[in-house]
Amino acid sequence: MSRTDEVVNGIKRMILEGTFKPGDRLPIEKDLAESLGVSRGSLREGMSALSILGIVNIRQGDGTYITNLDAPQLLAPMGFVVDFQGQGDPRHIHTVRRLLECEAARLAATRITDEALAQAGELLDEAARIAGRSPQDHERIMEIDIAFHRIIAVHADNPVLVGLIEAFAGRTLRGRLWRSLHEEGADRRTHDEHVAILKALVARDPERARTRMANHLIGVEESLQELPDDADTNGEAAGP
Amino acid sequence: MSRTDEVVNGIKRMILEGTFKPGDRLPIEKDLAESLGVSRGSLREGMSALSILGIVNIRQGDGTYITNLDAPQLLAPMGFVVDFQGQGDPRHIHTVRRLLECEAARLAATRITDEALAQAGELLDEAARIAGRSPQDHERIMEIDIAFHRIIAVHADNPVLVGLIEAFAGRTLRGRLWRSLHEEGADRRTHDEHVAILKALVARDPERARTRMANHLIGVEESLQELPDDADTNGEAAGP
DNA sequence: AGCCGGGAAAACATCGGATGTCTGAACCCA
DNA sequence: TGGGTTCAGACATCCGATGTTTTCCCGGCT
Repeated sequence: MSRTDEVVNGIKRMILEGTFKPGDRLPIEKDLAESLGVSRGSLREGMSALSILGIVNIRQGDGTYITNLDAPQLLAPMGFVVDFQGQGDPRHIHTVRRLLECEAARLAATRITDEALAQAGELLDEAARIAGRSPQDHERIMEIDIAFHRIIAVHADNPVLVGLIEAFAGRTLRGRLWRSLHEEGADRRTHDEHVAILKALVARDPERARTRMANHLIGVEESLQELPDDADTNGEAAGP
Repeated sequence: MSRTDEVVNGIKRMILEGTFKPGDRLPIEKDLAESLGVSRGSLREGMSALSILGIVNIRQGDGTYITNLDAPQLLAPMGFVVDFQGQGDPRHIHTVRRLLECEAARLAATRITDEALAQAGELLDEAARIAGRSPQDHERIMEIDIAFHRIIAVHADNPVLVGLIEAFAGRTLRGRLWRSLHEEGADRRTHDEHVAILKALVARDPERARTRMANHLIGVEESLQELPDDADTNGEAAGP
């Protein structure tokens, strides 16, 4: 096992044993390196990995802190999987996404709060208003789409499910889908489907909510299959 | 954005653009650091993170290679989530696991090969033989359990689904479940449920397979709920 | 001709130190 | 007492040196 793995597993073990708790500030690099028996450079490699995994939060000039360790945060790096795996064949990913979001809709139907339902309704109203105007703000519509699905996911009351949905239905996948959808004027159909989902949620009907969500996502999947292969190079170009 | 993130995103971008393909050997650290405009140390921090994420494979004395980038490999580090999140409350994780495995069983019913069915049957036979002996090899039984579920997952023909199931139903979670299960002599019930699942798969009946799997996992969940909170007695609160 | 072992070279692994930069808080002055 | 300033702490980055592992070539042996 490399020194880096030693560091990662060491910190992981200490967290599991309760030595460090979420929100805690870790000892300074020098002391931590000493207590793990590695040099500061090796320690930093390990800490960097932990930081990318979302387990610790490193703040320059301040210190290193354990994150809250909640599922969405820890599942965030899974976006890599979506980017890489979805390259040639997004169908597998979307199959899983449909499975997850359908279950979320089913669970949310009995657990969602009235406030959340009102909020979701306002989002759809705003989407309807934007759709009526001539220069449609597609960026905003996409945000509303994501926010709507997020509300449902959150109110399934299962942080693990939320984390997975966030990772699988994040901006990357949506962005690729969007062009194919809005070009055909499918905004309207998408909006109608969203309304149907909301209606089922308001009725607190789990099976209806699940079915409406399934119908919605199957529609998205079919739009996806039509276009062959969209290789777009979006640069999250790093600065200087 | 820190240099480390620059490295991670830089490599990620190059992979997505096709500069590097799975299995490719990357340039040596010195050249790669130069082309990314960072020092070798910073590059190594980033590469270490990529290695832990399962995106590259670093072999000392040889070089750094892009992995095959398949879903199971990329989803492996998600075991962290199970370990941390499942600490106090494994129910959320197990709910997701049940969702995933039920879908896998449903899909596998129509896709599984005769060879795989035969293999699964042999596993269950072996489990039955072990259960009959007096000094029961629980370690081997657990391996068989994992292998049985894995066969089903793999034959759902969805690598993303396989990756998620591997992460959520791995050794860590099973290990915690095991004590509560085998102490009550529930091996027999588990085995019977496995046989029922296999029977449904042999019949190529998706809904029956799904239901049998659901029944099996609900049983596991109930065993889980019975024991209140397994506070392991580890008392090494090491305070430096 | 084919096989095998040794050694050189390549490449990563690890380390220690030096310097830059940012943050937070104590401190000083009005 | 309030506000600005300074200072110590901590991470970020880079550099150079040395150890370790693997690969691969080359010479000798069968």
